[in-house]
Amino acid sequence: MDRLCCKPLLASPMDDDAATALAGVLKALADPVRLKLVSIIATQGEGCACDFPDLLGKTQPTVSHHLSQLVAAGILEREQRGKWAWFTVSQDRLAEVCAVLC
Amino acid sequence: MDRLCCKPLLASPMDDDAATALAGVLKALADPVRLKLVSIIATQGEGCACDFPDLLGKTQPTVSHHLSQLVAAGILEREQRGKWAWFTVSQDRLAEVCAVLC
DNA sequence: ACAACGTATCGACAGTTGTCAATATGAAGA
DNA sequence: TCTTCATATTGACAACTGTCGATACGTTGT
Repeated sequence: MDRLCCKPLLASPMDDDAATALAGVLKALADPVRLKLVSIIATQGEGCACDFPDLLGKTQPTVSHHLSQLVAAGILEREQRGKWAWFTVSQDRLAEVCAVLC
Repeated sequence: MDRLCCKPLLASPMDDDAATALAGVLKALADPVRLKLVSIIATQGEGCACDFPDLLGKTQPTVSHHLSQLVAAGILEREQRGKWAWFTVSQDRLAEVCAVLC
């Protein structure tokens, strides 16, 4: 997972690559279901995929799809424990986003 | 423009309304063209709509559409000066996003 | 009033996204 | 090995999005 460009938005015009990279991470965050996932996992410290369909009122495939997007964007990290998949939030990734935005 | 919920993502699970509101602002930011717009305007302190089509390589209607989305999300503020439209970045709005994310 | 010009809106279209039912994959236990 | 169960993938569909050409709106100056 590539690190985001570190120049703040407010300091210099972004080039295409930096803008596309940041937009990708923001797009992964820009969905209510995914934001709720991140906040649930962050609050608990970690979270099991098995709990999310009930917590979110979404089907298992839908939740799986959202989890994949968050992992691909570097916002969540996945760990397999037996048959269960557990997730943690990459606070570094969120901090990177904040560093660029502010 | 409503203020975003102030509870950090990482402290407690977001409810539907807070997640939808934050997702709306993030969606407005989650596009390379709009990120470039914000960074150009922020860097210069302000920006005239007349310059953006050339700077971005997009048509005037496309730029106008993106500017509207950013204004609707509270990220840009618009001021009419004669026939020209000038925009500034609401750093407060960006700070609100950071406050929720980190 | 009229012409010129910057900006917004409309209509259309291709591409993307969120969602689910159905099915496949993979890991643990009998 | 076979069964069970958690998760991922596939296929499909409606809704949304980014883009542009054409056109309408609004302001300035003649």
